[in-house]
Amino acid sequence: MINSTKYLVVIAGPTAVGKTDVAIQLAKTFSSEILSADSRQFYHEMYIGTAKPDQQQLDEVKHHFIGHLSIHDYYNVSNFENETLLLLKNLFQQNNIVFMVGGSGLYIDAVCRGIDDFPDPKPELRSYLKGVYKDEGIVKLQEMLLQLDPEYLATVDVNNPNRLLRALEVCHTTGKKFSEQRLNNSKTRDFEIIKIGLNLPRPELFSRIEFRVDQMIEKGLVDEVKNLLPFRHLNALNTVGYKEIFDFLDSKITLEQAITNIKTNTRRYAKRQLTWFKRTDEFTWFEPSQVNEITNYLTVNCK
RNA sequence: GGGGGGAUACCAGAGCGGUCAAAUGGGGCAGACUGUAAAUCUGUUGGCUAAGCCUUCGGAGGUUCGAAUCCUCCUCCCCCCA
Repeated sequence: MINSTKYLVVIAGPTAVGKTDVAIQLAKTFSSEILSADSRQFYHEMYIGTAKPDQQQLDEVKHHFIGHLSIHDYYNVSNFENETLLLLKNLFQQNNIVFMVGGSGLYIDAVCRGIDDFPDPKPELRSYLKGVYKDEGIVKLQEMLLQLDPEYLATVDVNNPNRLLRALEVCHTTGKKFSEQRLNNSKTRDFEIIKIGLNLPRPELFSRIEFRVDQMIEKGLVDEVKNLLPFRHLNALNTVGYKEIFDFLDSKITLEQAITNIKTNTRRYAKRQLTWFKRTDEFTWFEPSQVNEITNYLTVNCK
């Protein structure tokens, strides 16, 4: 056992497809634990709107990275990569197979192939750059980047403020061009990675999404969001299910409209997730009902 | 009963004689994405045997070289006065 190969089994897929249930069943079958790769389930203040596993589910299988952060914390993919690798090191002492479940593609990739190291930018720099963007617009950011890193500007999506902001941030904090430091090399890991994709026919997925949104409302999403109102400016709350309720609480729209908007935005999110995961052919796809098939697949592939 | 306004692509809504397969927004579909990523951004959206052709702007006629745009009638919707 000590020297046998270790496997990280990634279970990814669009939101509401049924990842949680599948993961729990698999983790029980293989007597293992689950670590979440869901960038919103990290925050303990957000519960209903992020469709976290409930207490009963958490009792069935040990979960990691569920509610381990506060919405006030600074956190990013790199932190996640490091924490996950550390945790995996421990988990692999006991288990040959560990499950990573989630829908945040970038976070999953960071664990599977790594992400370049950059120093964290100073908070003042970040807010300064955001101010520039707010006051002078995207063109100003493009001009600034043209000075600091024309090579990157030539390849980025120049209309995407987040990309430009990040590049400027890195240029400033490191004093070097972002494009020169962005190696984008795959790191080697000392464990094998098996990627399982979960999906359903579009109409089925969409009706699951709608059902789940209705359930969230019944469980008290509005109250949850109401309590978070003072912190609405925080990044963690720039999230489907929360921002629409903020609009309702602002009386900009009716509750009914807010619910409709959440459903629409969740569908779009699911589509973006699928676009991300289907980008590579590394995933083996199953429907969430095929737990037995997945179990067999893993049994065959994890020697 | 009288007066007025309106019907435009999946939805909303511009256009009011040629440059209109028809602005814009929403939605849909597709895509990008190495840093708070459930975020952010992009393309596309009548049909086809696709640099061309065909069928669209409530319906039926008409005027005109040419109509979503003008005229007539019809159908339906909204508002105001009685």
